[in-house]
This record gives sequence, C-alpha cells and structure tokens, in this order.
Amino acid sequence: MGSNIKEIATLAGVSRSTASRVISGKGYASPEVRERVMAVVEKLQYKPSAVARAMVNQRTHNIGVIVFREQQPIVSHPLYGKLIDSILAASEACGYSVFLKTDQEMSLRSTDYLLEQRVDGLILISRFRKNVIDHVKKFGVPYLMVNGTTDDPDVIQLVSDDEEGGASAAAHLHRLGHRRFLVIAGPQEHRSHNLRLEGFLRGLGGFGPSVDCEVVLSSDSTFDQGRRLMSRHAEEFLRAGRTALFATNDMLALGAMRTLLGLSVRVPEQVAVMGFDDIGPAAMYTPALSTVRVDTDRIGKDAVAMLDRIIRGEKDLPKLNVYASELIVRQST
Amino acid sequence: MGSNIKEIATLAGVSRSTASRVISGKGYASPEVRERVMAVVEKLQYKPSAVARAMVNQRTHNIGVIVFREQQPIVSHPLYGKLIDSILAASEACGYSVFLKTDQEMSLRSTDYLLEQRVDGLILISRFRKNVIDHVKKFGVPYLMVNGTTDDPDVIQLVSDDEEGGASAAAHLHRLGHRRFLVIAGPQEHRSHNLRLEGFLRGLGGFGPSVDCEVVLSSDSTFDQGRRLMSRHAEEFLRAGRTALFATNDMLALGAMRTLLGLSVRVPEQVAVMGFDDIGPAAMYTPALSTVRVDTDRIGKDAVAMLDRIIRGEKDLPKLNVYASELIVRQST
DNA sequence: GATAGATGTGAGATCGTTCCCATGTGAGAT
DNA sequence: ATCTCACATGGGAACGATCTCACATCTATC
Repeated sequence: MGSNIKEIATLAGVSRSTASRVISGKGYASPEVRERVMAVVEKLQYKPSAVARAMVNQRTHNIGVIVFREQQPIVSHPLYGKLIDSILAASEACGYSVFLKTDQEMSLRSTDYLLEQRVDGLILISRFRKNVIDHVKKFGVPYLMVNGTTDDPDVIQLVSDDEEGGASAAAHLHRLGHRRFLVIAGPQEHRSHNLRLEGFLRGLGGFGPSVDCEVVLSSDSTFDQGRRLMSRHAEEFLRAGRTALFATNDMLALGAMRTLLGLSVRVPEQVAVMGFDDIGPAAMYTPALSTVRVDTDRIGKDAVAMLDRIIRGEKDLPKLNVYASELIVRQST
Repeated sequence: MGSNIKEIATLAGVSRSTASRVISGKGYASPEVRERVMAVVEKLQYKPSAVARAMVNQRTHNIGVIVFREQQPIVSHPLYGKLIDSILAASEACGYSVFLKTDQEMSLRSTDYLLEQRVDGLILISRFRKNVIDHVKKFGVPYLMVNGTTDDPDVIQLVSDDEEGGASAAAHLHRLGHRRFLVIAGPQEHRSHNLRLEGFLRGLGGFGPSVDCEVVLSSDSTFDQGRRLMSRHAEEFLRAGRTALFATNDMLALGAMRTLLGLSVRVPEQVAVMGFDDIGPAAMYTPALSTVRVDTDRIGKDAVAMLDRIIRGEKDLPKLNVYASELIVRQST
C-alpha cells in the first residue's frame, strides 16, 4: 500500500520526474524506460495518491451532493433515491467521485465540511435557506440546485415543470368526467408543492364554473400525513359527492388512497386518485397510482453535466432549467 | 476562497506555524495573538484545506461506501436506501465524510477509485465477488462488509439473522393455522435469500408431516419478478389449496401480492402473504405487508462504528456479526 | 562541421498544511 | 549576575505528486 512515486522511480532506476511522466502518460519517455517503470508499478500495485494530485492540481475530481430534508428518510425517500442514483451514474461517467451528505438541520455544517474538502463543485438538492446559499456563494465554488426553492436569479436551478404537470393532472381528471375535486397540497413554501397546486387549480379554472374543488393543506408531505388527512376528511369528502383526489406528491396520494381503500371505497370506480413524482411504489401499488412523472433520470444526469461545465469554467449557463413532466395514467384513475 | 494559512499569517503578522497553532488549537499562543489570528480567519472566511491536511496527516477522514447491485435501482432500492441513510447519519456523528459509489459490473474500478482517493476505510454493501475482496485486502485498507456473501473468515461482516427470521415467519404462519405453503425464493447464491429459505423450511419441518410446501426459485428479487412468478403459479397455487405465501424479500412478496389482488384473491382472508426486510412500501401497502424486519438502522450505525475502530487500529474485532431480525405482523397475515 | 530541432531525462520548486526543533524572551531562583 | 525554566514564536522539513526548466544526446540540414 504505502508505495509512492519516489519508490517506483528508485526501483526502476529513473528520476521521479520520469516516473511521473510514464505514469501520467504525458511527456517523453523511451519505450524501454516506459516498460521498466510500468513493470514496477504493476508489481507494487502502485496507485498515485489522489490527495497529492489534488494538492498540486487544485482539482479534486470530487463533487459534493447535499440533500436537505427535515424528515428522516432522506436517501431512502424514493424520489431522492432515484435522483441520487442518476447523479451517481452520471458522475461515474464524468470521472467524478461523489461525497454524499444529508442534512436535517440545515446548519452550515455540511456545506462547510464539503467546502473544506475542496470539492470541485456542489449539488444542492431540495430547498435550502437563503443563508446557506449565500454561504456557498461566498466561496466561489461551482454549485447548482436541484428541485430547490429560491428566487435568487443567480442560482442555476434544475426543476421539473410542476405547474404544467399540475395542469395536466387536472385535464386528465376532467377528461374522465370528474367535476368535484379534493386536493391535498403539501407545504406551500416548497416551490414544487406550491406550483403543482397552482397548476392544478389553473387547469381546473379553464373548465368553467361546473367544477368544484376543495383544497386541504398539509404541513408535510409524508405517507402518514396523507393517510391522516384523508381520515379526517373522508366522510365530508364522500358526502360532498367528490369523486377525484389529487395530491401534490405520490406519498400523500398513496397515504390518502390507503385510507380510502381501508374504508372500502373503490378506486378508481368510486374515487379517482392521482399523485405527482412517479416514485417506485406508485407503480407497485394496488391499484397502481396514476401520477405525473418527474424525469429524475434526466435531471440528475444534466445536473452533473452542467456542474461539470461550470467547473470547466464555462460561463453563461441557463439559470432556470425546467424539465417537462409526463402524465402517467395507471389504474387509480 | 483561495486564502491559505500563509495569507492568514501574514495578515495577522505572525508566522505560519503560529497561525497553525491557533487554528488547530494545539500548542502555545498568547491570547493576544490568538485573537488577532482568529479575526483574520473570520474576515477571510478561511477554511483549512482538508486536502493539505490529509496529505500530512495521512488521514482523510473519508470513508468509502460501495453498493453492488446488478439491477438499476440501487440507492433508490428501499433497503439499501435505509442502510445508506443510517450510514450517513452515523458517519456524520463520527466526523467522517462519505464517498458513495454504486457498482453494477463489479469491476475493480470503483474500489480502485476509492483506494486512490485514499479513504480511511471502506464499507462494502451486498455481495462482492472474491476477486474484489481480495483486491481490497491487498491494499491493507480497513474495510468491512454489510449484508454480504462470503465465507472468507477474515472478513468482518454485518448481517441480519436471516435463518432465524425465516423460521419465525414459518412459525407465525403456522400459528395462524396455515398448513399448505408456497415460497418464492430469490437468488440462492445470495446469502440472505438462501438462509431465509432454509430457515423457513427448517421452521416448517418442525411442525411435522401435516405441512406441505412448494418452493419456486426466482432468478432475481424484484417486484416485477414476484408479480410474474405469481401470475405463472397462481392457478396451480389456488387449486392446490395453498393458503400462505412467503417470499424471501418484500419486493417479491409485494409483487406476488399484487398479482393475487389483481385476481381478486382476498388477502389475508384467502391467502396470507409475508415478506422479509420491512422496506418502506411494506407498511404502506393495502393490505400492509407482514414481514420480518432487518434492523438496517443498527447495522448501518454499527458498521460505521466498527470501521472507525478498525481505522483507529483496534484489532480482533468479531468477524461475523449477526443482528436479530424481528417479526412484524400487519394486515397481510 | 556547425546549428537547429527532436528526443529523453533530471533537478528543484510548488501545492497548503503540520510538526519538530531551534530560538528568543522575561521572571524567578541561586 | 547567571542559570534555569516556563512561555511564545518562527524556520524548515515533510507529505506525494506535477510541472517548468535546464541539460544532454542524437539526427537531419545547409
């Protein structure tokens, strides 16, 4: 393990410079010397220290990914998991290693950590408070935000088209004949929940006065919360003759559907249910959940590609990058 | 951003050594000097370079986590996601940053990458082939395996008690009166699937000749596979009067249950279904899936703690660490 | 046969820290 | 007045690579 380039050089009977040239493959080296050095490298299983390399190159080839979320399941949250999967794959392809950090308190700790590590760049996932963003900004480290919530026009952001997605959910349900709706809407300070609700209402608004929609606000966006809220509103919901339920994410939708099924309400015959995100469990559920898919795969991939471009010094990248969402019709509607 | 300790020293009118002493907090420094240096540090938002620090200390305070899995959802697989969540939290607490890599091909690439990065230690998740383990071994880097498959007695492993868990599932179903079973068993070369099956069969074996069990082997352990296999065997299954289904993980179980529900089989009234792992969706399903919980939380936490101990030079840690699994009874049985 | 250019190699500085050791104080003991 | 020993501080090497520059060959050209 402890072999360094000096050792290689000595054993091959050349100088450090020459050994370095052979190993990195740039600069002159006679075939003979090349072979001799490589033989030693092979024998000692020598690997150049990335730390030393980073030191001189001022480039670590690492990127940091920070996921902020209040509730515990962070990586194991299906949506973030998908995003991280995609980011990891893309990073691998670009030659980056990924530091992953999750943050429940949004102290400056996790960012500071990575700033010390001198990562080449940072991907911030989910909403971050202004002070954190400003903190990162100050360091001049390349960074961008995915699925975030900030109106800071300097920040490069990748988001899904939540407004349009909400509207298409409304259109879909209306097309199926539904006229009386209930919406369970997650935290409105969160950009995506807010836009999804707005999009949905805007969509319904276009269908004239015959439609009717009640909105229930939810303080968080978990399965349990969806379940609880539906329990609380089910009776009134059914009595009011509402036949369609839209939730601003799949977790809430699944939770609500769970309650309905528990009350022996038939989905989709009696009530249609729709979510948003297209997380794994949505397709697995019985009945499978209709939803609006966020293209996490492309977003993750592009996030890495764009970060790489910033790192390489490219300027003037588009600030706000909106990714089309896709209506996924399954059994629940 | 680009401030270094030399700059701090100059601005504070002291030497690098003194500045270093103040910043690291070890060694003499008069209060006056201390204050002067800290003021400059504060003003320039100086952060010591972890890279340089790692260089001299020969310690990065980074650990690498590699997850091997053939199929795409890796991080977003609920079980691995939970494990990673727990590892991240524990690492944070121990002062480690985490490099996360996923590997679908199990080339030596991902390990080599991290070995170059000179991580202080490595956590290998899921089964790794012998050549990869041997490769890591050669480098003398501290490492351990979680949920792995190797009979190499040198390797420190953390696993759940799959055999016992399988047996307790059998006992639970038998206790409910079931006598004719079907098992859908995931890849038998995978330690946990193998032991879960064995444990289940051993458990049933203890109940005498009245019980009858058919085993269907599955080449992978996905939801879709569970669904497909159940489709293929449902008719025969029902005709044979079997009333209980056990799958060696929740994904297979949920897939199979999905098929049954699609055929209007009532769960648990007609057929009881059990899985293993207790992934998130198990509790969310309708009906909620009875299962055997793997204590990913403790395993992840302990993995980091043990790795830390190896890194600190502790010797003679227990090689095989088995964590009790817990029967979780829900609606599906 | 002198010069230019290609080819191959090595010495030394550099990246940003830490840490050992040397040096410089002033106070108190002899 | 000298010696010690706290207390403070600075100089320089080290970590392991890379990269620039200088130097040494060798070959081709006029």
